[in-house]
Amino acid sequence: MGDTFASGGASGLARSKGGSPGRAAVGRLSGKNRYVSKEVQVSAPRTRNRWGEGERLRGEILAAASRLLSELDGEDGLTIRGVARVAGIAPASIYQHFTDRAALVAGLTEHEFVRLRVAMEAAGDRVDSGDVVGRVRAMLHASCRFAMDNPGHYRLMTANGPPGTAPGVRPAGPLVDVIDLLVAGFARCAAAGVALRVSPERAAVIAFVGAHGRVALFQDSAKHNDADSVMSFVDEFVSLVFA
Amino acid sequence: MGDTFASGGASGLARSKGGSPGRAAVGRLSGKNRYVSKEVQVSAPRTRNRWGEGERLRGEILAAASRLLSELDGEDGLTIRGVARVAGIAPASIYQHFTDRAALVAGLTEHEFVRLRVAMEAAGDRVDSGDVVGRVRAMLHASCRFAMDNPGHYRLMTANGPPGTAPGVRPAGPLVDVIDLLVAGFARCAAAGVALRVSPERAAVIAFVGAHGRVALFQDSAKHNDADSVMSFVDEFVSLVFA
DNA sequence: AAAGTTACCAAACGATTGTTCACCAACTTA
DNA sequence: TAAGTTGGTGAACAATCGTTTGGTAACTTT
Repeated sequence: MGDTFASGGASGLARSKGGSPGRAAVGRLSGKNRYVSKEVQVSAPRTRNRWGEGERLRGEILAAASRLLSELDGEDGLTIRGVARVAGIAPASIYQHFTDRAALVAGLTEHEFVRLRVAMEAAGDRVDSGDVVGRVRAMLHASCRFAMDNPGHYRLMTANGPPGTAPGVRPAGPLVDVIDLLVAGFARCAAAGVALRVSPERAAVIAFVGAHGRVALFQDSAKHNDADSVMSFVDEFVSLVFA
Repeated sequence: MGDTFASGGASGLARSKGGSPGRAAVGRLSGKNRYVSKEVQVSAPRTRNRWGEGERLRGEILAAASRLLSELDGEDGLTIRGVARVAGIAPASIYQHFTDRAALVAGLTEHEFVRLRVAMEAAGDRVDSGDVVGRVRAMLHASCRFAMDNPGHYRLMTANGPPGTAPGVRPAGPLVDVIDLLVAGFARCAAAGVALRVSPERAAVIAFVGAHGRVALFQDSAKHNDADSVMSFVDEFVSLVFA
């Protein structure tokens, strides 16, 4: 048999068409090459996208990759074949939308970065706009929550630093965009008369770097990593930058 | 031919015994499976260790693994076969000293953690013992330098958090040992009358987490990551915890 | 000199992976 | 109805990997 589980009936093969979603074993090489396999839910047997809607598969692939990254811990489990298995398509189909495995993870990374930004902005907006400190704290909390809820994604996003930033110019990239959110937040604090011990830019970097360090360093430490303790750590951190 | 390049003449194979160190291609799957191979210097054709000195190979294997981790960027390049190639031995020989690939990376991780601790302690001791703040700063700088000089090792050490710390008990593990070094340093500051805004324990965690975050987050960003800017960032960080 | 131990290796096994190429089915257009 | 385009497969290729098994050469003890 080939690589696909959900076929849809190519080349005259008799198949149990229709029926409930199946399960596919997604394996990870570990230990003595006896395969430790984790089962990952597979979408119901695919029905072809309609004419002109071929681009939808791109989204489905990204979603599948995202799920795979959630369910497996390491980003080395993020393989073309694994993604195809979860998406219920043939590995070859991925190449219509991503030239490479690298392109796939790049696409996924970008996708997740906008998720993070959106989450942070939304969290900030949920706070009364008069509470300038609360807003920046909420954004930081949101980023921590994102990291803790999606450790795999977060590792993928932060493991490979910003793409080769040029020598003298101001660095760009998704990470910087995220930090800029915080810079704006701290700037609002300063504008509102809240005294800072450092510039808003420094404060933003310090706060984000601290939050990242805390989350990344103790990521899979059982206790000592409950959400509350992380959040209060971050708050302590934030309080340090204020005079 | 098998897997080995430096043999030493088993099973009657005529081999150019002696001669200069060779090179082995260490490949990494990347892109379109056309193999991008990086050359890694290989130790000269091995001569068997003498009787009773079989344990020496363990050290050589760790050294080879360490070098491999330096030269390749990802820790997924740390394969049994790759290590064997660099060490100039047969892959099977590794199993005399490490039961598993997992055992290998565990051994390497531990090995590198003691290197880090030693480096931090040495850096601290190089500072006049009256300069309590300078000592803790020096230790932090040493840890940053270690991380920047050996990004691969550092990632390996920090990527997999401390081994499942029990629910209520004080967490242990190599990372905690490292932090304890800083706790002692900050405690000395407090004892010497330097005012802290937080407890020595908090200060240590804050400082280390901050340093880790800064280094890990911008690890391969070309500029903005020169040693000086990292060190001054860390100093700024440290100054925040002092009153 | 014979037996035993140590240090190490070659070759194979069974699994994985990324990627390509030829192909088919369904739908739309001419 | 015939041709063309889109959406997607299947099967293979070439490489990798971890691990096991059965050795063998060199050295040491008896």
